[in-house]
Amino acid sequence: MPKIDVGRIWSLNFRLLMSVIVDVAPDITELGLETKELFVLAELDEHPHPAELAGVLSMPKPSVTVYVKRLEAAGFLRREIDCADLRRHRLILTPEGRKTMTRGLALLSKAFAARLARLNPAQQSQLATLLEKLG
Amino acid sequence: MPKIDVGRIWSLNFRLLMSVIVDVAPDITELGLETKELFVLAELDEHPHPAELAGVLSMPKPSVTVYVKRLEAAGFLRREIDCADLRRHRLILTPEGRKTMTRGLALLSKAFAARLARLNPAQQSQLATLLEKLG
DNA sequence: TGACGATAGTTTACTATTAAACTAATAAAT
DNA sequence: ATTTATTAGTTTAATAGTAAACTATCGTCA
Repeated sequence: MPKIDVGRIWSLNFRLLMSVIVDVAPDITELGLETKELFVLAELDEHPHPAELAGVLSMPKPSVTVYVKRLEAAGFLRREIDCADLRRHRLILTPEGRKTMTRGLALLSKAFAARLARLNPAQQSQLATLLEKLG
Repeated sequence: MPKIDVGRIWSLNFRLLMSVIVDVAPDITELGLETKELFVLAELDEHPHPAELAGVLSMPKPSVTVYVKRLEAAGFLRREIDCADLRRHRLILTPEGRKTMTRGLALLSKAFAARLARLNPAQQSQLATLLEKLG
């Protein structure tokens, strides 16, 4: 078993993700949102509250406030006050928002899939499992 | 074999890297540089010219200008004019810069390795193999 | 109940980032 | 040789991101 260079793997992985983001950004912008706003939309079903979103996306709460405000103005999501806790806002994708999110993720997936294609389906499945455990 | 959701792999991976960066940022700051400046230092040996750095790090040239200026002021790198092409600046790590870069990367590796500890050794090795193929 | 600490989300005020325009040097074409 | 196009790096001007402080609500313990 060869010794693993954690830092090198990290760096390769980081550069990979960043270059995919930069490649795809102009196409995402054409959908009417920014890359980070797409990330917010993509987590909305699983994490419908701003504070949770800030947590899973590793971004500060004020940034979420800004993105949510823009996404709401653009008609991609709406908010409801949680009756059980009046502090909380439940965020809900509009049909238009869901359509746009799906398109955006498709763009991202397409660009990423080009790299992922270096793995066979079994390896891709393996990678998914491992990353789930790390999350 | 279930169909692989590329977007999901993407998102898991992205969130993993971002959370590691956020975890480590305060410790890196204590070394006297910012996270993105560390990334610049880390690529300096392999990519000693600002334009190349902007390319591999997927960041705009003016950002590199800013980071390099700060790193130079902090004594972590120096620049030489390339005699063959007077437009180009060759960037060189100072001994202090190299020491700091090594420490910074160690912090990053340690934080990443901590996440990696959720996997058993066989799984870690598997992940390393998969990510290396993607790089 | 009411006082205290914690939590959700926002606002404000400041810093970081970057697109666009610029200078300087090189390369290629005429 | 001189024009033209290209490239390296910087500056400027504007936008994006965020820490700190704020409001409102909730939970709990006396």
